[in-house]
Amino acid sequence: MATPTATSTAVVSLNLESSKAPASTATSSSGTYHHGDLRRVLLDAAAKSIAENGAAALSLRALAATAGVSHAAPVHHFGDKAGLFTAVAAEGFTLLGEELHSVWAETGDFLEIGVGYIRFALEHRGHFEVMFQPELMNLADPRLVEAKARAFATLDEPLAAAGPDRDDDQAHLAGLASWSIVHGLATLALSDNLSQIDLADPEDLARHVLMFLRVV
Amino acid sequence: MATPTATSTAVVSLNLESSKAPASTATSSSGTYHHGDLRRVLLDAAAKSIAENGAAALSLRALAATAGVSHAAPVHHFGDKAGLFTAVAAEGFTLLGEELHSVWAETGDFLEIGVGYIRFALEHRGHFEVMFQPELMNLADPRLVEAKARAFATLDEPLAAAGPDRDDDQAHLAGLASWSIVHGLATLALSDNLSQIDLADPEDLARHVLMFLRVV
DNA sequence: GCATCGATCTTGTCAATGGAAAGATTCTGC
DNA sequence: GCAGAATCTTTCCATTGACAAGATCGATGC
Repeated sequence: MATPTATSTAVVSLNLESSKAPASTATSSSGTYHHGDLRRVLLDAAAKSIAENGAAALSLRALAATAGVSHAAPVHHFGDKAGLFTAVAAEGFTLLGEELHSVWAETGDFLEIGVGYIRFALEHRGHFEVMFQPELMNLADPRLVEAKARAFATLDEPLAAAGPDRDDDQAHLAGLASWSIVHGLATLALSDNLSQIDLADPEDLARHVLMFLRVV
Repeated sequence: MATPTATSTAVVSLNLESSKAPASTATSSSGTYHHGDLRRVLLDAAAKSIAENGAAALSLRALAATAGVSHAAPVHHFGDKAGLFTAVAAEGFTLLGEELHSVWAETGDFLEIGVGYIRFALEHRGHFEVMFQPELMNLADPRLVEAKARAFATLDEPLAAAGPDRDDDQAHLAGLASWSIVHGLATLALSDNLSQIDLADPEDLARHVLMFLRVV
């Protein structure tokens, strides 16, 4: 569990939905106990719910109901609500790190990493929303800390490549400025503050905005 | 109520705290009904609570208790929890607009407006946190819409002054880039992501970061 | 003075929620 | 097969947001 292949999406579908064809070829060998991969199902359902209704509206009991388990089942996997948010955030940082890493490997373009950051926020809205609300989670959780650290480490090489002749302080500030502008644009987009702007192609908008950075 | 002097801070202190000196010179002519300015007291207490524990942890009942009123009292002023958040957000946009307006009047420096934005976020953390979480509030509330519009209108003149020879599209993008970088830096600071950086003087850090914008 | 009306606040109640405790069921290693 | 661990259920409790109905206060008009 310390090194899960976090990219695996939910293969196991819900146990319910057999209500229409009860005694069919349903391979569900068991009706109740041992869901299969409840943790993954709950994580996916949580991310989806948060993306649609916000983190504040998330109900553990409703989540359990959609997964077809009792309301106390999630507790076993995540401890409490903060534990669930922590797991969502940790998965989010892992996914973000992988996304940015592959963008750098494919393009070698520092600006495209910023575009990838914004694309991630829009495509994984549920994860992103939780990742930056520290009050919701347990910041000391080692899995979260490690996922976060690895995601940030991904940016070391691109940052150095973008400004080879900068001293440490300037490199630090350049990185912070880059992070700020992409994070701000993503946050504003997710908080309904860009509704007046054409969001038909968010990535193109991101490229135009990033042109105002002196870093790239 | 449509045009309140939103800068007035709570003068009326809590009704409780007379527990230590019961029959003293307490000028509270009434023990119970008609608190004085309950709406203002609740707004201040809400902003303080949100700043300390986050919006998700806010409890209407606990809020009422700190104000020394019954658990149903806040309902009369705000309708429901979303109504309270909406009022906090509206007040936040008003305060932010006033802050940025006075900065522009005093300095005439576009960069200092960005610094003021970040200062506001740090000093009014409770307000700021709610202002950009649309799921928490009633976005259609007319008082919120107006406060938001007025705050944004404050930036028209500074933006035009910063880039007099830009066409509409470029001016729009420049404004969005500026907003993004200051909003991102503020959000990152509030989400415990700048802990490794010296935050002794956040405004100075903001100025250094903003130097990476081509706009100013 | 004083009755009335609206604004403000209280009390009582309910369903939903998060969490804890204790037990039932299934899987795994030996 | 068997013992122990992992997983999930049932039961229970305190807290919360919201609603309804009533009590109290303040201002207004007469």
